[in-house]
Amino acid sequence: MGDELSERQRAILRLLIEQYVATARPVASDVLAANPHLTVSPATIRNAMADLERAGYILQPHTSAGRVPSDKGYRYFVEHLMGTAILPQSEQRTIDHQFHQVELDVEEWMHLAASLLSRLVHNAAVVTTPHSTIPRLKHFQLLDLAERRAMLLLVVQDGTLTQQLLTLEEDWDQEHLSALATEANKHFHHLSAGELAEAVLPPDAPPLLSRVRAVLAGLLARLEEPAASRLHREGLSQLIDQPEFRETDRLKQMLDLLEGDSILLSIVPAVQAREGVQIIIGDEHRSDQMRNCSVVVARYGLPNDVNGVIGVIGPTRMPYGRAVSSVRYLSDLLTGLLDQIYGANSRADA
Amino acid sequence: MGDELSERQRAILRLLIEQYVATARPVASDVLAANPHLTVSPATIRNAMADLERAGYILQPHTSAGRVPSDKGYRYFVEHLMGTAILPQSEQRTIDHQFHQVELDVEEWMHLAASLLSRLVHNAAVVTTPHSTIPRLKHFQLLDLAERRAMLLLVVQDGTLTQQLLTLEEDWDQEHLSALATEANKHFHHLSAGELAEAVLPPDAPPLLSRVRAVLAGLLARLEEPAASRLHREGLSQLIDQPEFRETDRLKQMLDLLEGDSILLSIVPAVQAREGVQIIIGDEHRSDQMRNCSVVVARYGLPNDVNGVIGVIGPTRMPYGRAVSSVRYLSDLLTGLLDQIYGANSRADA
DNA sequence: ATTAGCACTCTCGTCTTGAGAGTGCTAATA
DNA sequence: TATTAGCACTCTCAAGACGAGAGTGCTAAT
Repeated sequence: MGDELSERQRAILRLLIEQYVATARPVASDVLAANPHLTVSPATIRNAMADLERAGYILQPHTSAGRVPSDKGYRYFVEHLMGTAILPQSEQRTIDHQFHQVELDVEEWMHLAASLLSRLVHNAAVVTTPHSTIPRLKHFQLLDLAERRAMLLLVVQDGTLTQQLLTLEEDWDQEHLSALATEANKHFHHLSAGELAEAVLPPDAPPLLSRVRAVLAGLLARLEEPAASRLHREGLSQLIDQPEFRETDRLKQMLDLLEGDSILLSIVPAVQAREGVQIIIGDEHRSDQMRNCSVVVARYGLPNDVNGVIGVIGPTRMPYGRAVSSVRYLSDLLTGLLDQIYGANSRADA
Repeated sequence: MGDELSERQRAILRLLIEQYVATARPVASDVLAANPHLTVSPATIRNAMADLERAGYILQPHTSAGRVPSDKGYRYFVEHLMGTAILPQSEQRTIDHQFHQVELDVEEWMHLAASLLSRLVHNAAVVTTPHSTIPRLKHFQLLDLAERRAMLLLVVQDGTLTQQLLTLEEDWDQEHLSALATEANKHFHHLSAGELAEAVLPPDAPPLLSRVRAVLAGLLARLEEPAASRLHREGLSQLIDQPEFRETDRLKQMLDLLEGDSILLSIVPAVQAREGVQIIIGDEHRSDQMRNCSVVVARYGLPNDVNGVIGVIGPTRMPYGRAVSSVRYLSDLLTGLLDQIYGANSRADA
């Protein structure tokens, strides 16, 4: 079980994976032999392939078929063979251009990032809207709606917008609501859910204020959960073209996965903990439901502050090089954008 | 081509459609004959079916197959045969219950409505977030972010929340921003995009104010377009179980349809114009892309004010009765919820 | 250590075939 | 006249047969 592969074996594994990723068909020895980078005969390649199979890097679907990479093979590939791919300059420029064209709006950015990513890699893309781990109140406002109905508007330090409708005990007009909000904003500014719950209110404060405080604390607390991330999905239709989803049940599995937030969000914490682009291949997933797909994903944003996750999800047969370079480029780009907005602020706070 | 179908033909057409909707297989004459509601022999039914086919209500996939409803057949069914279905009390209660459990939050309601609808009808569901045709400014706020970066926050009369990042010419601190916003809110309150663009500013107003006015007008104008509706999709995975989507290309077509907003939103104006639940079957659609699906859809909300659209989309083989009753119940429910919030307000304005 | 040659295995598309499904028609019946 | 039993006919579909082709592993030669 030694991990020492000969130079030739490594070359063969690399070419085999590249070939398989491109064509989705088992790769035969003479196809590889036709490759100008390999100057040996099909027979030699067959011997090497037999070794690779014994070592678990490739598989044979059936006797008279070529070989197919195993999850272990892909792992070896991304670790030792593919090098550090970089997105071509021309594509970088196209992407930059598209971001310049769009409005200055975080949601738009996320949407664009997801959509670009899915098209770059020809797989589904997922992006979470950025938010900080300990959301702090930036501003809130109370808006009169109908009699005894008000809208409580909450702006979080990380840019998140939330609203909540309130039924009031008594009738308040807009002027009084605004006054109350303006005053309270001074006290509540920059507090987290926990701090808010403990904040001291002036003794003469109206009962509405403590009610508002409770609701605000509740909203902030809900935003602390990782499940609060808004998920942008894109490029489902890219997946359907993949031959691995020809059988409808595999596709259904995938759809279920993408429709429910839970499984996707389960990988978010792991990603946020580490730096750089992460790759999870097939059976390396915890969830059975993801056993036959791969995920290439990275955190973006400010390390211990407002950040999110961007990634690609698709079958294990994935252009890992391209996926990694695309995810890396886009996550860096988003980080830059967020830094422009929140960077100075957070540095000032520190 | 007379539309007069005999009583028996109507009965046969009705049973055939019900049967086909349930099983998705061509319906044979003796299957219908086995139905206790029909006391005639298979041969008689065959004669009637031949008539129905000549008249275009049903089709025969091939010689030795049973019959399948045509789009015209479905149209006749929904118009004359299915009656006015009502959602069972028990299900109504379950739905009410779920809405009571959820927070007072419009987005949550829409999400819940879409999710419930898709499960009720076992098809994909689509709900647009409610908004008014002429959005009017309710409130805005300017929030300091980093140096020379501010967030412009816009609350529309219909509850829509929008934000836009601004790069400022000079540094403003939060206090001055708030003061400017508070003052300007008085002037801008309840204005539409058009009115806002023409609003007179005090002569001593800082240049930032006219900048803000322009941005606000732009945001409001963008919200006037029907494409501004936020679309909640749900239940894609319900579709994949439908036998009509066994062939991947049909499914792909459907996915493309649901992923792009454009085609879906194209039906929104038509729906908003009319009252009640509307049904569009197969080739009645304008867009080729929708030729083999049906849509059951209704407007909800306040007629000429804040409203949206809720509907089901799926193959033409759809349980129309159930779809109509579900859409009707949910649209009425949403209307009621919105009326509680905006109803009094809008009546006061009128 | 590499490779040519070859026998062997397994898949896949095509073809055949027969059973079964469901019809339309005809002639008998109420 | 409307209905129905009976039956021949058509077409689909699943199962089996079969051969071509793909790709291998092994052996013996280089």
